[in-house]
Amino acid sequence: MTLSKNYTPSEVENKLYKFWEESGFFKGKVNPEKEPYSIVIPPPNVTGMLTMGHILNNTIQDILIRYHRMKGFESCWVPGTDHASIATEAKVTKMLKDEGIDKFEIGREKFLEHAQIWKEKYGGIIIKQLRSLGASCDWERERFTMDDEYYKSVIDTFVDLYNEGKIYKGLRMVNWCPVSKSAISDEEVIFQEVQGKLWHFKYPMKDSNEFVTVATTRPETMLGDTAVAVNPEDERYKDIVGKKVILPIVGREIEVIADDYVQMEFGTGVVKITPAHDVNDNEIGQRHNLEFINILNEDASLNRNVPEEFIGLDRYEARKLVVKKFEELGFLEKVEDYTNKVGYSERGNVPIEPFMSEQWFMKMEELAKPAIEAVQNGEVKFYPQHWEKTYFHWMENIKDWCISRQLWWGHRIPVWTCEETGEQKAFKTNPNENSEIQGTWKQDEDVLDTWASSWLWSYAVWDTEEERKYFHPTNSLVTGPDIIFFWVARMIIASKHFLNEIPFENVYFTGIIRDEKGRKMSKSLGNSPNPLDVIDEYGADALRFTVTRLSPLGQDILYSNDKCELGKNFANKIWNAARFLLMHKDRIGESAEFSSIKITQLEDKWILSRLESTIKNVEESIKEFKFVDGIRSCYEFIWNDFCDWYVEMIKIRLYDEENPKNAKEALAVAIEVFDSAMRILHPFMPFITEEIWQNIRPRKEGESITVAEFPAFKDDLVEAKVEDSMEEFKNVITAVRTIRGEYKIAPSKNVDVILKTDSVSLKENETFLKSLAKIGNLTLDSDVTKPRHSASKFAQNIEVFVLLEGLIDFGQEKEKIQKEIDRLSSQLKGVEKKLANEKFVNSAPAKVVENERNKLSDWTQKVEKLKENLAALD
RNA sequence: GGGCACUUAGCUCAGUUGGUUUAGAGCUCCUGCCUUACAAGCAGGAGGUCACUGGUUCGAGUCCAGUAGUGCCCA
Repeated sequence: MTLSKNYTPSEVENKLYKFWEESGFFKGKVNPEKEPYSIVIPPPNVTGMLTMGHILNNTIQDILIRYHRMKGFESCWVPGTDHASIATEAKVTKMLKDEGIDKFEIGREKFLEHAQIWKEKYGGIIIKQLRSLGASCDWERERFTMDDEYYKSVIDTFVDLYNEGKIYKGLRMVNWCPVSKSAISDEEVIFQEVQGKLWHFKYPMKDSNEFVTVATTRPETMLGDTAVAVNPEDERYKDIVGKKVILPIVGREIEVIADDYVQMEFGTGVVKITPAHDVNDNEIGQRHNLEFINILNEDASLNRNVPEEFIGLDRYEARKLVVKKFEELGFLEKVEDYTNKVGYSERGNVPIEPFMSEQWFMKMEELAKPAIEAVQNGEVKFYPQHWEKTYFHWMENIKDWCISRQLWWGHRIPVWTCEETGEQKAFKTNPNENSEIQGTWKQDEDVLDTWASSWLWSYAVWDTEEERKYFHPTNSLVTGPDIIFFWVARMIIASKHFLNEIPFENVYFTGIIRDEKGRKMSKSLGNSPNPLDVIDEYGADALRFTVTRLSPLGQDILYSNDKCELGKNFANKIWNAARFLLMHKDRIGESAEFSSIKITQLEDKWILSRLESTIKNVEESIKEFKFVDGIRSCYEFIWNDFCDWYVEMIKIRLYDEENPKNAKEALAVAIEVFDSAMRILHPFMPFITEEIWQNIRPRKEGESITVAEFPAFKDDLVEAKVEDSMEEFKNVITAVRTIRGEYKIAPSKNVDVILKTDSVSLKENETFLKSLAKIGNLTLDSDVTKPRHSASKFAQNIEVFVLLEGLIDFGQEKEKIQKEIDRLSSQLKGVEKKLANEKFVNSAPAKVVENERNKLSDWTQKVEKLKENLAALD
C-alpha cells in the first residue's frame, strides 16, 4: 500500500469516527467481569457552541477514558447538556420577539412549546461538534437536564429536601437581573471596574439651616432612602445622631442613625441608607428597624413609590433627573470622578440591582459538612491540590442558596398551595391529578436554578439502579476551576447527602485557555478561534496534541492557532515513519514473526528498553494527571529515539542484500515497536494512531486500536547497560558530526576517525558508527596519541579524533581546547572545594560523595589529556 | 482589605522527596544539507548570575521569610 507523502487528517478523521461509533466501541454496560471506569461530562449549555475551553476539557476526558478502555476497564463516558434556564429563555424570548410574539401574551405553556421546538432544532450542536474532536463518549447515553427521567429526579430531590425542612421561602435581597427579570446567583454576578462619578448631595436637617453631605455612586436610589448613617465614634457628627433630615425631592423625614458599618474616612463620613436596594444598607436596615421602600419594578424602572415625575423612568433616566433636581435645589455640592466595581449580570450583561423579593432558599450549612469531610479525608482528590483551599473557604462560609428563578424554562418548583385551605405543600406529582388529595392546588410559578438540576448529574444520568451502582462513584471529573462552587462543590453535597457516596474520586481542574497576550477568550474581543476551523486546518489530533502539550497541571494556556503547527508536524513525522516501514515492507515482503526473533542487536535491545520506559512514563503521567509529561514522553520516544536513531540504524540491515533475514528481522522489530508506540499514543492522538495501526499489520475485520490492549509495562526489558552503551555510541557520533560542522565538511564526504577507547560495544557497532557519522577509515585504539592533523573532542570519556589533513586550523583548534581546559578547570575547583569540606564528605550520602570523587578523577584526567593535545599542536 | 497562584533562554514552558559532569524541551535565530520516510524534514550551533533580598543547609532553580511585578478569586 502507498501512503501520500504528507498526512491529511481530513481524509481519515471522519471515516474513522464513523467506524468507531458504528462499531459501538464507546458503549459502556454493566459488566461484572471488568472493573468500571466512568466519567460524566460537565454538561455544556444546550445553546452553546464548542469553544477552545471545551476542546481542552474534553481532550483530557478522552485521554482518560481511552486509556482506561485500552487497559481493560469497562469504560463509560456519559455526554449531555444542561438546559441553561436564563440563557435559553433569553434566546427563545428574543427569537419570538423578532417574530412579533410577546412571551407574556402567549403564556407559559405556549412559550415552553416554542422553547422545546427551539431546543430540538438548535440545541445541542456542541454535542455533535465533540465528535470531530474524537471524543469517545457513549452517545446513546446522551442526557439532558430536562429529560423526563432527569426532570423527575430533580423534582423528587427538591421535595425530599423540602420535607427535610431544608428549603424555605423568604423575602430577601437578591441579585436581580433586570433583563431576564429574575434573581441570579452570586456566582453569576461579574464585577467590573467602571469609570463613574461620586455625587455629593446635601440633605437639609429638619428645623435647622444645617446640612449633612452624603456621597453616592447611585443617585436614583436616594428616592428610597430611609435613613442617614454616621459612625458612632465620629466626633464630627455626635450631636446630630437621632435628629431628623428632610430627604430632598421626596420630602420624607428620615433619621440620622449611628452604625459601626460606616467608614469615617470614606467621603464625608455620612452615608445615605437605602435598605431595599443595597446589600449593606439592607443589613443596617434590619439592625435599626428601618423602613424598606422598594422603588423599582422588575425591569429596573421606577415604581409608584417615588414622586410622580419619576414613575416609570428607567433607572439611568431617573439618575439624571435626580442629579438635575439637586442642582436646581442647590443641593449638589460636588461631583467627583470615581472608579468603582459594579456587578453585572453574566447573562443579561447589564448592572444588576440588589432587590428585595420572595425567593426560595436552601439551607446549606448542614448539607455542606459531609462534603467538606469528603475532601478533607481524601475521598475526593483535587488536582492540582491547591484548589482545596478555595473549596474549603467557600464551603466553610457557605450561604443559603437562592434556588428560585423567575423564569419558565426549567424545573418548575413543585410547591403547591391549596386554594381552599391555603395549605402549602411539596408534591412529586401533580396533586390535582391525584384523587386521594383533596382540593384545588396551584403550583409555584418559579423554576429552579439550573445548578439545582446539574448538581445531581454524577448519579442521575444512569439508566438503572444497577448501572448506577456499577458506575458510581465516577472516577474522574474534568472541569474548569470557575465552576468549583457552582457545580463541583454542589455535586459533592448532593451525592453525599442523598447516596452517602462521593460523586467522583478525582477532580482535575484544567487551566483557562487564553490568547497569546494572556487575555481571556471572549466573543467581544473576537480572539476566540472556532475549534472546528482549527480542526479543518490542522486536524483534530494536532489540536489535541497542542492543547495537551501546552497545558501543565492547573496552569493557564496561552494559545494561538499557529501553535498547532507543533501537533501537525508531529503527526506528519509519525505518518512518515509509518510510511517508511510500509515502503520497506512492500520491498522486502512479509517481515519475520517478532516472537520468534532472538534480540541481539544493540539498537533493538535499546529501542525495546526505551519503549518500556515510555510506557511507564505515560502510565504514571496519566495516573498523576500530568498529561504534559505523558505526551512529551511519547513525542520524545517517537521522534528522537525511534525516528532519529533507531530508524537510521536499522537502515543498514534493511538494505542488507546479502542476508535478507536481517532485513526481515529488523523490520519485524521496528513494526512491533511502532505498533506499541501507536497504542501508547492513541489516547492522546486517536485518529492518526488508528489509521496507522490498521495499516501497519494485517487486521481482522472490525478490529480497532480503540479496544486494543495498552502495552503492558515489562520491567525486565528495561536495560540500563544497553542504554548506557547507546548513550556512548550516540555521543561519539555527535562528536564527529560536531567536528564536521565546525570544519564545514560536506555531508557527502567521508572522514577518517580515531577513537581512543577499548569499548567493546563500540567495536561491535563499528558499521553503525561509520554509516551514521559518515566515517571512512575508523580506528578504535585505547593506546593512541592525538594525530597532529586532527580535531578532537570528548565523547563522555572517549577521545574522538577526526583526521583533517590540510583542513585543520591550528589556531582555532588551540582556542577550542584552551576554552575546554578553562571550563573544566573551573568546574574542578568547585568539586575540589566540595571534597575538601569535611562536613560535606561526612554528611552527604555516600553516593553523592562518590559521584563527586568520580568527577574529580574524570575531569583531572581530561584536563591532562587536553593539555597534551594542546602541546601536540605547537 | 483577605486569599490563591505565578515569575527559569528572545517567546511558550519542563525541572520529581534539596545532591547526575555544562539547569532541559519546543518555537525563534545562525551555519550546512533536496542523504533512497519526512524541507511540515535532517545535521550542527548560539542563547539563562533560575524576579530581587535575606535565611535554613555541607549543598538551594528546588525549602522558609520578606520585597517587587503579573494573573485570578472573594469581600
